[in-house]
Amino acid sequence: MNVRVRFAPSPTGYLHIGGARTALFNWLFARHTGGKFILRIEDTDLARNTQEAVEVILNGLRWLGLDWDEGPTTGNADDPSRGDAGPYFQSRRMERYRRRVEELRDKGLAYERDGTIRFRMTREPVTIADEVVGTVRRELTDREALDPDFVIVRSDGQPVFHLVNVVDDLEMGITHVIRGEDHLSNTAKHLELFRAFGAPPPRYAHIPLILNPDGSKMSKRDQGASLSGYLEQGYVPAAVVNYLCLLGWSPKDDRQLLPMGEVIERFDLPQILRANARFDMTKLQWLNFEYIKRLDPAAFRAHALPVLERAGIHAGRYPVEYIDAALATCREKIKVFADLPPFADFYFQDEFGYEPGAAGKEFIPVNRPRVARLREGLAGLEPFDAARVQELFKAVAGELGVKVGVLVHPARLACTGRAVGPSLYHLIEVLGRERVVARLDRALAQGFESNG
RNA sequence: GACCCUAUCGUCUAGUGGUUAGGACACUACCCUUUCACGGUAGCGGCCGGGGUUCGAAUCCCCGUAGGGUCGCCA
Repeated sequence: MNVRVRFAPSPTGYLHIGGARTALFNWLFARHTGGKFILRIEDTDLARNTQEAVEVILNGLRWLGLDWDEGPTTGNADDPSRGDAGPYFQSRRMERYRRRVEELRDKGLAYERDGTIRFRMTREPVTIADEVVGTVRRELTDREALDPDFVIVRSDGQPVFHLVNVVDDLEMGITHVIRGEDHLSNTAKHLELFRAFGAPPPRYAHIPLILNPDGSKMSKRDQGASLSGYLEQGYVPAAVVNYLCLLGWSPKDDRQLLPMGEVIERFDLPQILRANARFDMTKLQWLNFEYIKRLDPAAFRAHALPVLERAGIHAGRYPVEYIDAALATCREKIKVFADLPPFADFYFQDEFGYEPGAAGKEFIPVNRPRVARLREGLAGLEPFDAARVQELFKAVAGELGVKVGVLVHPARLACTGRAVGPSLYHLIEVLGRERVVARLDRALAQGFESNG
């Protein structure tokens, strides 16, 4: 069988993390089976549908690395698309829906009522053979028992989700529908629609939902719900994908970091878990950290620069060698790139204030001669590297009869304006003698000054 | 209200009749240490409850309970 799966989002202006995982599982199944992954835009509700909203979806999928074999190439429905089962925008398929509704009416399976067209739904329980959940016998609810028929064309002439979804899956030759479990109950309707068209239905696979940490439904406003948030905070897309793989699926061994190639090789529908999973931002951050550690300098820089720029730090103006040396000292300090600015800002700007609390604690009279002594030592240090800087600090500490930490704290504050940051010795090497001495001088002149 | 799905540490999970119930994140303690981190070592912590079936249930069945989903002229 030539597998054809699809991801069919509605362009609401954002891509939900759960939607992203649905897309991922579809993509994995397509790649695993050598089938096709199709992207279809369900834009039947014209009111909230813009080209920009579609772009958000496309960009999200591209960012995750989920390439589609058929579907739109841009957010504009009029631009050429890829694949010959199109159009891939439902707003461009209205004539097909109209013909299908005609077909149902001719067969006596649809009729008009209250200005709408309704499908004559079965009164019997429907059995759903689900690849993930197993066999489900779905009976009518009390309301459905009163009136089982459902609207397929609104009074304004627009076709409704259940109809268009089925028509498209049918006409696009979709073989497996992998979607959120919130559609499981709807599947009875879809199965009956396929029967009405005299077509064999696709296989269904309903995957569990992603819930908030407290177990409630994750909706638009919830923390971590929007994929664009991860993009903005500088997550490594591979880490996000890896995390999503771990929600509702398992490689069965105890590994957490999964090479995509292996996931594709091992992924299959029956092994998908049936229970909903709660979203754990902390574990995602840990995974992201693992991926950050493995980034080569150029990739690390590529992630860092936009985040710094957004924070008002124009690091791009500096030589690449300097940027990389600076970023190297921050590497194991951050879990997400959004954490980077306070660790790296002082590398790229000379005018900075001192953390108030730390200044009051470190820029005290007794520390003044100590900093002055360090300043003299650093001014003459040769070669000016981290190892020699460390030796100097230890020597001065011994000479003054204090612990190294006593020198480190005020020196760090003077050089960076902050109480925490990268390794002091390494940051001093990267900054270079000239700027370090200048910063110590400034602290001596201004920092201690303001503290009496 | 009805219908459907689900149920192993706080979280993500391994486990498909016999295991000291394993791993990861988080948490705690200690070590390392120039801050914050990283890293290392150790530890805490779980089979929702009740009935069955069985020589033996986390594993199979039933009933509860809890959580989630659906029942729309949204998708």
